[in-house]
Amino acid sequence: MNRLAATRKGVATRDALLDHAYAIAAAQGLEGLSLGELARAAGMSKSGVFAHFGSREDLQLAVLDHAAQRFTEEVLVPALRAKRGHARLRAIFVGWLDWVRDNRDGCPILSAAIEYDGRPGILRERIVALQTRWRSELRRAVQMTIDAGELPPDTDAAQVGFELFGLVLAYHHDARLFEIEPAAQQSLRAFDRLLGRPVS
Amino acid sequence: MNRLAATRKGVATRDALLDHAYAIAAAQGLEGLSLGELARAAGMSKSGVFAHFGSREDLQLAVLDHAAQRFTEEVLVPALRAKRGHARLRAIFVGWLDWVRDNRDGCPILSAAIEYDGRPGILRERIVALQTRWRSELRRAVQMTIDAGELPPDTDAAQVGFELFGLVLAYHHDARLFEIEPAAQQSLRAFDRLLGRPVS
DNA sequence: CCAAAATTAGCACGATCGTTCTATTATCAG
DNA sequence: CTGATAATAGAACGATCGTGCTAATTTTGG
Repeated sequence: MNRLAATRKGVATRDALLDHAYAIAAAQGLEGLSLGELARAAGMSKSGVFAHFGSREDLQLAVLDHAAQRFTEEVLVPALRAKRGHARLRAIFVGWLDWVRDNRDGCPILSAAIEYDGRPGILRERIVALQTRWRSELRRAVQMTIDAGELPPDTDAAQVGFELFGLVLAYHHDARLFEIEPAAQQSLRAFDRLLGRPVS
Repeated sequence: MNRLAATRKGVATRDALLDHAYAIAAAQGLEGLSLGELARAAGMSKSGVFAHFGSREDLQLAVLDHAAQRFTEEVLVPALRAKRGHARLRAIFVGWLDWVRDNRDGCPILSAAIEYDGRPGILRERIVALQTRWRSELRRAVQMTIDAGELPPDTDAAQVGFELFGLVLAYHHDARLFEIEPAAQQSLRAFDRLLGRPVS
């Protein structure tokens, strides 16, 4: 059972497979990701692909982790360069919107959350863990804004995190079903109304 | 091509099939709804089920319409008994939350919106139509609240509709992945902060 | 360069998919 | 009650699914 790639080429192939798998899962969901289609996309045999992950479920888990890592690198890390408080919180929010926009075929994490929220299993547990971590990150950023005196001291950080999450979900929904521009403006407007405009 | 049920028993069977299909689609999404599983659930043959709808896609469309009708009857219609303005808007919102809560295995409409937002076709078009209609209904209710003097006259009804939608999406997400009670309280709190408490 | 190990392909399996065709049975209008 | 029609079953189709097994090929450390 060689789950882990052990050779140079093995690692490279696995990475390439994950990229293809990410694209498929973005468009069709983790449930719509099949070994056959992935093999076709990567130009190799089904069993060759299979050997890299050990099972379909392990492939789905790998894609989920891959997506989470991308998200962290593309949204959270860049925002950490902004000053703690309102500036950073807004950078996180805007980066998050950009993430949704740039993943034109869909966001595998959001799709997975809907697909597995009612199906017990390892995948659901992983998703819950990811979302818990992210919400906690969000709360931290809000709390820093409170501590910086840029939000009233009695602000409920979890409540703000909940509402911010809702704004991004609505943005995702409207941008993909209706038009992206109005959705972006409504999201930002709601953010500014909720958090107050930056103190410049 | 007998798409329409023409006999008494035909209609009854079709209705029963739709109920089963609704339950399956709620749990697994429209994409996870197969003729085989539906036939098994209904206790009849696959071809017998097939004959009732003509194709899988037509079955999915029928389930979608079925869900939309249920939603209208269970959320919108009851709320129309409340007085125009803030009372009705809040009735809509609370009824909507209850809809999410009561559909314990999931909401087929929300799942479908995520599943098909990036896949062109009749299903996507139908979903866009449904969501457009519902958002318009929402805007109407907000506008009535403005007209009743229970919201500032310069309120942007579409903006409020967008944010309300986001609150329900966040509620759906958290209630199904985390715990339902905090999610319900956060939703209601956000509603009251956004719309103001009822005037009496 | 060699041998050990990792990678990949090929093939087969049982299962399920949506769909078509042909019977058979149930329902209904007259 | 009867003849027409609708409803349903049954079997078969080609495809695709995830997974196992075996064999060939590549890569790698020594």
